[in-house]
Amino acid sequence: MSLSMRDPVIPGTSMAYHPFLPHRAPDFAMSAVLGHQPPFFPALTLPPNGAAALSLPGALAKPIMDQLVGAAETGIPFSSLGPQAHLRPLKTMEPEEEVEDDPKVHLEAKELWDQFHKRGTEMVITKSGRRMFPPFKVRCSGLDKKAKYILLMDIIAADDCRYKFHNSRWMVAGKADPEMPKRMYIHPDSPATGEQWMSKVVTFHKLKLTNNISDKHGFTLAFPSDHATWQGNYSFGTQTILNSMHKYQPRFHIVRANDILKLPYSTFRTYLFPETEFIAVTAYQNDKITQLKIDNNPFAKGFRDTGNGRREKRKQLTLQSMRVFDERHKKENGTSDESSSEQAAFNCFAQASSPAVSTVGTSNLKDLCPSEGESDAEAESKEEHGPEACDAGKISTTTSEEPCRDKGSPAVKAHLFAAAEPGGRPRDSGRLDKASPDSRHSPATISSSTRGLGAEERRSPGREGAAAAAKAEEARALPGKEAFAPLTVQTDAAAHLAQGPLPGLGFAPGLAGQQFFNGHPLFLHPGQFAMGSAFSSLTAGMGPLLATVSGASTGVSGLDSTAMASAAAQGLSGASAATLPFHLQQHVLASQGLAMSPFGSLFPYPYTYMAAAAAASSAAASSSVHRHPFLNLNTMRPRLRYSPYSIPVPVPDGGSLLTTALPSMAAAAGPLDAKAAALAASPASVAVDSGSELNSRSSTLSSSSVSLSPKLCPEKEAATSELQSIQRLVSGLEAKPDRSRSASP
DNA sequence: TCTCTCACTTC
DNA sequence: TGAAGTGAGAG
Repeated sequence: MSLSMRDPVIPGTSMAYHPFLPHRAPDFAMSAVLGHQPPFFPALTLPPNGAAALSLPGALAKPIMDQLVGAAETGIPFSSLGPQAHLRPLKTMEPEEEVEDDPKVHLEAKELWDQFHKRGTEMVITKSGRRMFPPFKVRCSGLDKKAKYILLMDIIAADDCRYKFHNSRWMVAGKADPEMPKRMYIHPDSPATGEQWMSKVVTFHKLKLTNNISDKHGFTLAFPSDHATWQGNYSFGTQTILNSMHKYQPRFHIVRANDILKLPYSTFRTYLFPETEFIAVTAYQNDKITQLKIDNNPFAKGFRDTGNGRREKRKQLTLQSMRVFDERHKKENGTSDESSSEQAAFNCFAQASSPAVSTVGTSNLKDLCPSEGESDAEAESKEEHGPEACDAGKISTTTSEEPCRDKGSPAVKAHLFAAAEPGGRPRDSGRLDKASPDSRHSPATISSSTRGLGAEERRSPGREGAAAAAKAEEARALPGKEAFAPLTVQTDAAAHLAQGPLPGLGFAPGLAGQQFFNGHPLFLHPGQFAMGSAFSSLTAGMGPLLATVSGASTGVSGLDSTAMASAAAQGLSGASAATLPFHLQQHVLASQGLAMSPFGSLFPYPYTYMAAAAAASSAAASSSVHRHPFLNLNTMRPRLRYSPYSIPVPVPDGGSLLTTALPSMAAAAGPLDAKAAALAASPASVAVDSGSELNSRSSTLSSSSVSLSPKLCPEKEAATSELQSIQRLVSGLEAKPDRSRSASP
């Protein structure tokens, strides 16, 4: 574990940073002639892995380095090394700091997200993990081309509420269940240069959402308890653990660092895209979302009406045959009026069940059936932001930031600004202004600005984390149809490390000593597990997980940095660390595409503690485990077969349907749906789909009648009544092919 | 509500 | 060709 072996040092040049030291150097000169350490540097020792930044005269480099390496391996204090070596301010050794960057992040597939958000967010989570859809993709710009960056994503609770889907609306159903262990996902390409990041769309499609707390693919990295972005332990993993029926907000982070291990002490730039907020569900509640995803997710193509292999197509074909037969039968019996009525009904429903063009996914139903499509959309909008919504739960785009959730965290320096959003508005300008006075007049711990496309830059006064969290949530009231711009929060972890009149030094020795104790870089803030608010807040969410860490860290708990340093000097360190099961898990890192640092500071969740966590958490959330068999909400939640967002297709017998909607649809649908729009406009597609349209009608009729009628316009109700009669007629015939699904070819 | 299986899809 | 992702639907 020697310095020279870890980080190649070129004699006469600077050696770069170390993750245990603040990313940014303290202002004062850290230089100290070895052997003549200043008073404030009483017990600094060279950590085994070379935490100090060193600059060595070329001629002396070799012997000095030998000494240093020896010291590092033996724990000899600097004072014994002689006067030749100098510690230099880290600042001068941080080439990364020399080039300013100004990252901007653009959310890709924004149109899809907008639709997603507008219709009520819903994201499926499964035990084995389900990918996010829409996929979280961003495009970065403004990065330093040569600097290396780590791009991360995590998902935080958006509020403290539990939700339920009632009357086609998401409603607050109580207080949130205990939070799941925090987990973050590092983009597998990290670290990479800014040039590399900017050359492509950064996608996080491999991130999976799960409700399985027993998932053991998490590996912890401890952050300082006062870290601006992440506090306490965060685990890495490809799966994020979420609570079902809770609202979440994905976050995107850009960290300028070339090593994962430097994350805890690196500067974070955090970006929020409010339209990516969602409610985690184990089964789809909102058919709008279901249809939106079916229409846009390639893997769900089989469920599209246009899909070649749609499972129910056979059933629909059967239904179509039955319907044709029925029509003929009626005509033969002189019921042409009914047919006409039925046709009207079909015209009404056709827009909702149109096949091919449904991929556009734009709500067109509301255009013709405002009582259905629009009312729901508005209702959901009202629901989310209206009186029924949990006040505390209204996340502010500004307070979705970590400081909000980590109440009581020290003031942090953060920059809040809305990044460039082409075509977007500085959506936060108003909301930030609506923030409470507390959030506006607190010390300038957070500054915010809006950077539109050359837009005015606005700054709002900073605020303290806790107060800002509660207050700014009130500013979260987002008009559902408003254009979104990302919120970014830049946090400088080093700011937290700087303490007292000699910022940085008071902390660095502790870190160094800590490393010395353990012989492993733990990334544990000396005070992180002190029995205080930090600890309790930490354990509140993931106590069992931290049990191991905190227990192992007992030796450092309650020690300030001075004590730590003293302890280091006295060689008291190893005792506590020896109990820690710190083993590098390279295979897991490899699974994430992470380069294993030679320091190896990642350690896994001990499986036993994961199990304990699962038990604890499941106990806390056990209300959802055992359900009365009669409380099957499926009976109360009819599954609608129609698609309120499909683009209607002109059909042979009703060709006037909504063809005019297509241009706007295509425009609204954006690039993702352009193809679908084109398909919709294609005569061929019409010809092909008209048949399935009829099928869709039948399908619609077979299942949607329960909830459709209340929202339909009068003439549609009449048609619905007619359709229902047809449905009843067909349903009996439908049962047979349905049951024989497995037997069907 | 949750979990599992199924048929279907993409890659 | 098969692994993996997908919603439907049953339990």
